[in-house]
Amino acid sequence: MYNFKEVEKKWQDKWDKEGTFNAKDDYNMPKWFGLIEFPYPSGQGLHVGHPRSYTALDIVARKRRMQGYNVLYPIGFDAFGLPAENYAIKNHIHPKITTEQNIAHFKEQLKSIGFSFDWSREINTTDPNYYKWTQWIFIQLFKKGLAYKATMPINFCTGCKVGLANEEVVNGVCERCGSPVVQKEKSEWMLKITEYAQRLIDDLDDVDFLDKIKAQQKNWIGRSEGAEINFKIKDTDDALLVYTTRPDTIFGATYMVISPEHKFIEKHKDMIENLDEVKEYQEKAAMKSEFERSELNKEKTGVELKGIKAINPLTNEEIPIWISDYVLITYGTGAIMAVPAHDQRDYEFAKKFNLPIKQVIKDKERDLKELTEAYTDIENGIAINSGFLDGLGSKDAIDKAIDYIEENKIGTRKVNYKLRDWVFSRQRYWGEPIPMVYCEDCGWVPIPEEELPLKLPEVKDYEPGENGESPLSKQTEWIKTKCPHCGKEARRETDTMPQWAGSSWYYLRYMDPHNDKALASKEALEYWSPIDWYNGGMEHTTLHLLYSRFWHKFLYDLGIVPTKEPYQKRTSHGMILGENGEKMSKSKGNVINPDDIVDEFGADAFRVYEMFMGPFDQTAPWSMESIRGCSKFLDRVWNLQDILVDGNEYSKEFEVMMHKAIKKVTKDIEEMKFNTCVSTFMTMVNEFSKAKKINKKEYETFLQLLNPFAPHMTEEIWEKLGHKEQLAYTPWPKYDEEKTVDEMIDLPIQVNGKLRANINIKKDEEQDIIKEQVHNEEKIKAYISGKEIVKEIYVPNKIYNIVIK
RNA sequence: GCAGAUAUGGCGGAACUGGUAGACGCACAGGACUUAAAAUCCUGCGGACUAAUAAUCCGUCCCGGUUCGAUUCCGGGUAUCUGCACCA
Repeated sequence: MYNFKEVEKKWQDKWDKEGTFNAKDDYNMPKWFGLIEFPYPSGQGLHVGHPRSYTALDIVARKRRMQGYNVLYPIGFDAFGLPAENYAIKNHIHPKITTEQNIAHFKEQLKSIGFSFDWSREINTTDPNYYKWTQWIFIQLFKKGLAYKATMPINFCTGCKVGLANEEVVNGVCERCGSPVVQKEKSEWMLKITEYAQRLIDDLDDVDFLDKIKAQQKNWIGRSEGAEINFKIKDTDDALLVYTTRPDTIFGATYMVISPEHKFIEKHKDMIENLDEVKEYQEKAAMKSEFERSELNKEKTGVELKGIKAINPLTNEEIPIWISDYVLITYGTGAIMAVPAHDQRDYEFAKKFNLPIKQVIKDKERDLKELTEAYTDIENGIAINSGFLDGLGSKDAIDKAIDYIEENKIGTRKVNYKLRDWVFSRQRYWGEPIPMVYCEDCGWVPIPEEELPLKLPEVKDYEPGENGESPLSKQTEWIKTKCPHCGKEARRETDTMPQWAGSSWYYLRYMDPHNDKALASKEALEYWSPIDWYNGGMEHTTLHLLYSRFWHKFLYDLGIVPTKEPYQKRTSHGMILGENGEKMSKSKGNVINPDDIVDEFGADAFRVYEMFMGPFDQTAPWSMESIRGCSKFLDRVWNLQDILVDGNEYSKEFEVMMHKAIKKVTKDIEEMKFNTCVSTFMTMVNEFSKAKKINKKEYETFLQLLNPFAPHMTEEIWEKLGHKEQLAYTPWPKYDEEKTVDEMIDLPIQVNGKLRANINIKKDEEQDIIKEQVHNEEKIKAYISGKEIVKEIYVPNKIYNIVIK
């Protein structure tokens, strides 16, 4: 009987003691760097979702070692973050302590599953020796003008009086207290990711990411092409600048709309006749909670700025200006020219406020008659009522309109992105201190690099201030410092970095984790870059993945890293749902604890099941019944020892099966089709059991193939077979293409495309001989006798089809 | 609304570039072993129709098309999931 508890412990201890899976410092070997997203060590411990991703790349890593690569498969902890801080506020335990405890627990759990991580390179983002370099990168960003202070609206909880991260706003209310969340202006550190927007799109062409990941990133960056156009304001020298992707519709612009936050209002308040009404609308918009905003979709609201008119530069008509919150201050110029006939939002607004709707595009074929909604078809549209644009298709009209606008100095061609700069400040304790000092005379000055790391001070009180200031703002002693530039009294920044900071470059640190001179040595960076394969969750596609690509590109520009992109290949895993098919959550009571599984079935069964449960990239519900099947399978693998016979070559009987299996497993692992690998293993075991024999060579090859999936049991059997060296570094089995095909084949025969019989033929048999055999087949005779044969189709070794009338 | 994905037995799923649909596993049923249970082993298992067989028909979300042949390709729809969402 197989005792998984004993065996698994034995090998885990051995691996730990001997550092079996540590990467080698031999830079002449071919390398392979596999990466999984390092976990946040939460108090709940490991989730069954973590091992899905970790096992998958563990399998690839183990296979690569057997294929002779110097493998780096590292692990660490992304340990700054809110839960630890919230826990500290409630229980007055320093986040450092809970973090340490949680990490200890995670390590124990991870080791119990037998991942082949290189534990000698473990990192932790809260370690000052680590965040020293996070701070250092920030300073470089500042020096290049990519980090700047700006006043930004943030989420502010009206109950807790605290600034919240987006993740803490759930349905427009505070996650903790349920109070409404409003926008509040705050001075924040920003990172200019927008500067890299185009490169973040373009360089996706050079990497091997799943298409859906590329699509989602492009979508998020949201490039659009159009023009910025100035609309003169009547009786002033001023103009209102708008952004549009449809300059061809400008003849149909019958009014303008600016966002409630637009500076235009303050500037021209003397001209506005209904200023009180306008102010009231502005205030309402500011007070509107996130919840109301997401609710509001339906009805448009707005107020006209009375007493002011703009002039459509193409029609020279006077048009009114409105304010409305359907125009966003954060996109384009915060102002639009409204073309109600050809933009659905403008159409709805115009209908509600009885503004003129002027059609300037017709359809190539259809008669649009009275518009009941905006006509926006760019493919079939043709300009009308548009002067010099008349008769042009929309695409040509756009180009011609922009040319005209540029020639007449009314505006310019312009590319816009939805991507916004990255709000980098958090009014929080448990994060990397931002290494900046404010001096009355010199402004913001970075602390000297030799003073890094700027350590997080010890505090007793983790509560934020009355107005949402960082807890660090109460550390008056710590704040007080000298300006590194002029030496005058100055104060430190009290905001900290977001959790995304430490994870934006962690993969680089793995290459050379103990270096105290640089974030990693030049040699290590040259050798290990780029990451060959990075697997992680889809939920990080537009956050972590994009942020780290941005930082990497910045470091590339500084000449620090050798590649434009950090990750050569990116894949993602599907989520594991609870047994009821719903997302696992404590409140639903459907959480599966990995410890329980390992305890009951063992790590190998756990690993095999996670790979067998379904296609790797798709969500799959957990099943306690199915895992038992995997556990049973492993027992049968163990029991094959009872029917072991001698044999240093594959037996005739199993030769083809062995070569086929090696081929399939070798290929399927690369394609992440782990589920079919496991079913291949199961089929093999069935065959050996049926034959009541397996020879040594067959067993050994089988164990080598299975080893990445079930490393403990396979090592144990390997040792029992008399091997002194570990299986983990034996060469990966090879197959012979010619031997992957059976000599005799069952050839299906169809009549009119329906299967009617099977005949047994020799592989690559002459067609004439097969034809004769087919026509002699009794079943087939019955179908074709007396019928006219129209056609006979033979696909060699695949199928034979007879078409009759 | 935009983007992406998915749809196959009671369940999870398999099927290479268009070539035997349902591999493998779970559940279920029957049998062997056992005083008994568990474990293990063997057999069956998409549906309809016959007596259980042979034969036949239907069957991969729906409708249509291409083809000797379609889960796979094309056109049109439906449903579910994920992300983003008044982005001008």
